[in-house]
Amino acid sequence: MNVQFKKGVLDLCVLAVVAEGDCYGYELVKRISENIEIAEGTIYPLLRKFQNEGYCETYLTESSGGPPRKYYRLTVAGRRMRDQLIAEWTKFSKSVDTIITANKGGRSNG
Amino acid sequence: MNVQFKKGVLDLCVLAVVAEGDCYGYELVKRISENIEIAEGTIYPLLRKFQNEGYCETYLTESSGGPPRKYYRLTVAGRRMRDQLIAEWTKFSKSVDTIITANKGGRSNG
DNA sequence: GTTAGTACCTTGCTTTATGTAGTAGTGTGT
DNA sequence: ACACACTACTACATAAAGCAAGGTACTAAC
Repeated sequence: MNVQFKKGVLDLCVLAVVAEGDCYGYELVKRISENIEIAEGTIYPLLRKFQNEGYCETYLTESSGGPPRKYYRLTVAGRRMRDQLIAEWTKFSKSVDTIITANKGGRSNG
Repeated sequence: MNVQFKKGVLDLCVLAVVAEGDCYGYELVKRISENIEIAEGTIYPLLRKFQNEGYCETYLTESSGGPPRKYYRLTVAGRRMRDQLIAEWTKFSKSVDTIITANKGGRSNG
């Protein structure tokens, strides 16, 4: 899969998933990778960034069969950012679709 | 507009536009920029790359009011690459849409 | 005690695309 | 002569994102 496509998109994927239910990093890797491959080395720095920017808060819970999980919960600012990124993405992907389809059927070729 | 989103996408935009009718560089900048901002410094190296990789050929035509235009025409390989990139893009953007919508409605949160 | 799965984290590499700014030349209009 | 729109091109700087690889640590299974 084209790595370039992912640039900037994983941010909004993470925010979108966490927005619908608190998640821990390891879980996010598994869940998102079902659709778009993502590595731990990508997720953890991202989550730290989000936390530094005030988009999410964390809390720990015990895990049966492993070290404690660090759950991430979106803040209000995080939700706002998620909405904004999704809007940008939607606009962008529509623009691309316009370009790759709107040229069908010929043009005056001035 | 999120610069990161563009990564890797402009390739397929250029190929898609040229596929539907021969274009020259300056024209591509104008046309694509109607939807997604793109600079000359991005287009020309891209076109050169495509030519080097055998995805397009060029021919010159005179212009009314300016230097001659260098038109780009896709080769068969170029068309194949365009089809492939569009398929990849379509798959990718669908995956993103799945992620940002499929998490609505809650989950067991195990 | 060794392997494997869960879970967290960091460093540094690679990529590689995109944009800025500048060069150069043509034709039109004033 | 000068400015401006059209057209092509390039060198360098910017940007930052994502990944590979390595490290720590707990639990369970053999």
